[in-house]
Amino acid sequence: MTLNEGGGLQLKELSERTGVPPASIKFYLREGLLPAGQAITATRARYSPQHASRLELIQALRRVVGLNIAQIRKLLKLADDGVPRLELLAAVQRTVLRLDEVGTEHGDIRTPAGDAVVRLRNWPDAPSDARNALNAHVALMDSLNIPVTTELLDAYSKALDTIADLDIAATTAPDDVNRLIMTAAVGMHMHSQLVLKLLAFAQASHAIRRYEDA
Amino acid sequence: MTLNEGGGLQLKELSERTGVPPASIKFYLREGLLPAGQAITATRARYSPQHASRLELIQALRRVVGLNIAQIRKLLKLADDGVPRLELLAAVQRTVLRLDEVGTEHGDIRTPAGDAVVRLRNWPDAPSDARNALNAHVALMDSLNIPVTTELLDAYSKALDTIADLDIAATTAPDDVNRLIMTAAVGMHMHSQLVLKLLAFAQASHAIRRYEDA
DNA sequence: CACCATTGGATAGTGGTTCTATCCTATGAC
DNA sequence: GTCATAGGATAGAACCACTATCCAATGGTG
Repeated sequence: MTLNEGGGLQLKELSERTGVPPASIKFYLREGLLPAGQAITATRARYSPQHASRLELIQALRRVVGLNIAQIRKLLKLADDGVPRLELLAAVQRTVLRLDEVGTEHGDIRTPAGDAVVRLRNWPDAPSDARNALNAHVALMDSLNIPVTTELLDAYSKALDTIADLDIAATTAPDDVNRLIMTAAVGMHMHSQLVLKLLAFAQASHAIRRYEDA
Repeated sequence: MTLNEGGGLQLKELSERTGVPPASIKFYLREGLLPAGQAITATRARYSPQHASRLELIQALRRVVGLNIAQIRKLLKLADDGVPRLELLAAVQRTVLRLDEVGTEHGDIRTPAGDAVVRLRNWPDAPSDARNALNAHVALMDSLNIPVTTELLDAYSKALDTIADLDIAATTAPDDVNRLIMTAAVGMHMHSQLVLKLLAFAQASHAIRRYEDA
């Protein structure tokens, strides 16, 4: 077999190993999610193990995290452009936690909740996507007549401060970019869902208590 | 105008007041989200203010909370069947917080995280959707090799305990069923999103600190 | 009494998303 | 020489939430 010189995979083999149908691989190729294989001849192409791990990343981002094609493309482009890790992780956070899906088009944000939280928690006073998202979200809640008091922000942020500390401490960063994104994205998604489920559980438990007492 | 005897609205008027196109109203009628109007004659129908508030509820559930038609239909059916409020609110929580969207089909759940949390927080030891969802989610994280230690659960649940207490205390329940669901669903959604945004902000802040210190 | 608007019901079409399938030609492998 | 495969193009499927069109019946209006 001259084909597999150098350990390269053909499209069909790539498909078999990852369980992704050839037609889907071609689709990802077309959409620019998966870089073209090395055209070894005009009708043969060779895919590297990086292609396999990229494909697994795409699958995880689609099936587990639930991102759409456009979001995945943006993230992968950043990775391929070799942006600094911190920037890459910020983009992963923004995408995975849907930080840019708020109606930020409300013009100026009149609810500087971020400022309040920064003071309350003594966090560094730096701009961030998360801070903007928070401001926009609080503004949205205001417009829906759902009050967000400073006391609420204090209690929430105090609680989440301890969680975030744990999260960041537990973070390990793999060297391979595909794995880095995979770990970060899946981890963030899973942890945020865990928080939501625990919150639901907590609320349900408190509701039961109130109901029993009454 | 004999039509508006009794203050009823015609479909077109209903449309004009709520801003929902007539074709969409017909669609909701077909899908069983909106009960049929009172057929005052064979070709005239009259819609009550309840129809308007129901329509507004549907809009909020779709546009703000992001539920799909099937989910909305289930919720409204419960309301129309007159199930007890606590049960209704549990269903709202399950739907809004996507408690049933985990792969609970994994057979038996081998990670009784709920038990641990119940002990740690001294919560009532009662079954709930939230508890099941938590168990399923922790099992999923286990299967993805994302460790969920008791220490993590302790810190998370402790933090969320205080938040849930605030949330439940702040809850007011309107009498009108449509408004009840609207308030509960929008409130839960907004608060959960607030938690997520604050968590993201907290993580970003901690990351900055670490980065600066290093 | 003629006509216009409106109703419920049926049916079909739209636009977006993510694939999945088919067809094609070129060409390397055996 | 025959077969499998590559890339490219194109089309179709399935799902979702509408949106539009057509229809016959009929009430209200002038």
